[in-house]
Amino acid sequence: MTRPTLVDVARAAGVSRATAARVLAGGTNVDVRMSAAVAVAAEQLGYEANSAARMLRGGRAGAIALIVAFNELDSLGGTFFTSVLKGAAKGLYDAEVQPVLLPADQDGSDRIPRFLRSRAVDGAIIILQHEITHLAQALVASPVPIAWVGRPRVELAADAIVVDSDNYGGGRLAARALVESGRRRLAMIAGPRDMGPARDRIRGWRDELADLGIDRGPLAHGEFTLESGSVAMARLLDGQGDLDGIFASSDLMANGAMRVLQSSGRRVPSDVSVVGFDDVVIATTSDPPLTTIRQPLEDMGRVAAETLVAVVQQHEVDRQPILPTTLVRRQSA
Amino acid sequence: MTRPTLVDVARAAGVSRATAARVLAGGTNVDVRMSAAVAVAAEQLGYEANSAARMLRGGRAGAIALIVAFNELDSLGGTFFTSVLKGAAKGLYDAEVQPVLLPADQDGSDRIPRFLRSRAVDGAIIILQHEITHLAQALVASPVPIAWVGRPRVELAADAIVVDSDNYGGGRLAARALVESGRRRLAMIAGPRDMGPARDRIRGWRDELADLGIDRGPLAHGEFTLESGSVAMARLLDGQGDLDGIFASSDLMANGAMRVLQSSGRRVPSDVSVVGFDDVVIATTSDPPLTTIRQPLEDMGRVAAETLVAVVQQHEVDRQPILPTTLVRRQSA
DNA sequence: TGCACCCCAGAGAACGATCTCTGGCGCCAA
DNA sequence: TTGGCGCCAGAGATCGTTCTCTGGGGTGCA
Repeated sequence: MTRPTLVDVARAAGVSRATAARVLAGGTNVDVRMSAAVAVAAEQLGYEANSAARMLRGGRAGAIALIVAFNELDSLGGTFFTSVLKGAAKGLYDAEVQPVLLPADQDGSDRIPRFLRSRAVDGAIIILQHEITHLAQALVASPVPIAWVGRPRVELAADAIVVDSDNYGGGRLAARALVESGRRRLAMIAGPRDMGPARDRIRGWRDELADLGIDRGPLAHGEFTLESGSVAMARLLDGQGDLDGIFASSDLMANGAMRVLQSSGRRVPSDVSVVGFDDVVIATTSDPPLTTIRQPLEDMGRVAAETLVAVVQQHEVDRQPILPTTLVRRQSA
Repeated sequence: MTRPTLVDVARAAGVSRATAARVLAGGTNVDVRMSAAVAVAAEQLGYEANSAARMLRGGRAGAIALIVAFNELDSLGGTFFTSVLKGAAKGLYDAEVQPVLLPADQDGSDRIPRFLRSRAVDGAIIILQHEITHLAQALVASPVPIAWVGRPRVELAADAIVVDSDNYGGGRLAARALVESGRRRLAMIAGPRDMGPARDRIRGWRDELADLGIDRGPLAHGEFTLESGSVAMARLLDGQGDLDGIFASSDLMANGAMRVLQSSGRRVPSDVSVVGFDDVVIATTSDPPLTTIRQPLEDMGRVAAETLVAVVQQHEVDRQPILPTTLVRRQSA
């Protein structure tokens, strides 16, 4: 009933603990006959090293925490997280590191910092859209390395690990796409004022329009959600009814905006073109399918995992990679 | 730099290791002064017990694996998994057990069985819609207890842990809902023939219609996906054009069916009523919003977690709970 | 043939928390 | 005052793996 240990394997193979360990570690410097005997014994007994003992002896935990907001997982915005989560999990899988899920939004307890102190994981990847302030503060002082997916609002150390996409370039791409399809009466639905990525998209949008000599038009802020996109669109239409090109800073907001445009009698894209941001599932299922700025979400998760693993293993690596955004043409623009 | 150990705490408090351990374990039988000194020392040093050492000494791992298909996480069907995942993760959180994500679909290696043998987790929860056959076989012989969410195709031991919803009752509810809204020319789009839950829904549907004395109409099979729902609907319309009530065995298939109905000129629900199954996000965002049979996905995840934790702790518990399904009325029927 | 060096196997220690066992001290009763 | 009992703190062992150190044997060269 009890699981076989290294001693059992060694005894079965007629060698000492140390020799068995050497063989199983990928044994150089071991007699072939002994090596074979150990391999056979391990196979027959179904031996697998006890991870706790290995970890205790001084190795790494071989696990990395994924800190996510559980409550958002199965909401409409969930595909944002799940894509990053999927990439991160795959990256960790390839590095033979186990992903441990930690909820960021359960309560105000200090369980996450305590868990990180218990050495059960070698590091953590933070995947949050709406940040949890008290948590971010605690994480800045983490005893293990932290990788952020998307730059947070809190101040980070210069050598912090941050994986982001080219939000500024994405803003430029959106502006160029609308202008190239002949739109001139433009408006933007941006994300929250105090989020770095949201601001970068605004800057890119404005710089590109300035370069092209086109009026930048009005700006409304939303919270990246579908509803906030609808509200912002309604506000824009109140101010200036003859818009013909909308750049929304998330696909969800773009969808909310399209619904308002359509129920006001405008057709997309013949009357108004709409460009979104993110390229999540809803961009393909909306009517019409959404032209959008693609963030490589899965790649961002994967790169975060790879970068963090490299740091844990003390390899040199770029700690703040920026992944390119691209224009995906569908039918809304 | 090195993290404080129990010895450091004991030294700072001027007591022995054993006394410090007793205090931190929730110490009865310890002098109040010593107890206070230990608590203060632990607080000041920021002590947190090394999980590997605790685990090695004979305790439980304090972690449970969540086996999911990564590739489906961010697809349209993803909300099914993520809802269960969310419930399971919350249930584990409440039990102070860590969820460790394992991918079921990365390759054909034996990493999952090996991981389960390494004692890094005390059990595993399997969340799969499309099963991975070779894996299911390996899991039946798992060294740690396994909880299945949804009954798998493989044969399980009589004391296996299986959390399911009342698929049979759900089929009955769907039939009654369509009949009560006056529909008589019915058809069903079912799931794969060889899946137990899919078959249970068919049985419920047929039994209820038999009880009501209504013709059960034709049946088409799909794969739970949106596209397969469209295909099945087209097939049904080919056979018998005057249908007025459709029960689809998943919300995705119901959506696919609605699209085909609408593009054939039929209106939902005035010409044809449609009832789905699952109640995932797409049921609320479709046009019209979908009347559906709700599976309590998050509860299923939570119950799976709670049941598995109880079994690991050797408590008596119902190992095969069935959670109720309910009718959620929206606009498609 | 003898000496020295190298290679490889085994014994021992260490990781850190927890449980058992022992011993000492204090209190109460005879 | 002494013996016995009970309570509580500390020393030691233990979990299973890995790393270091030591010793023995074999081989090669002089």
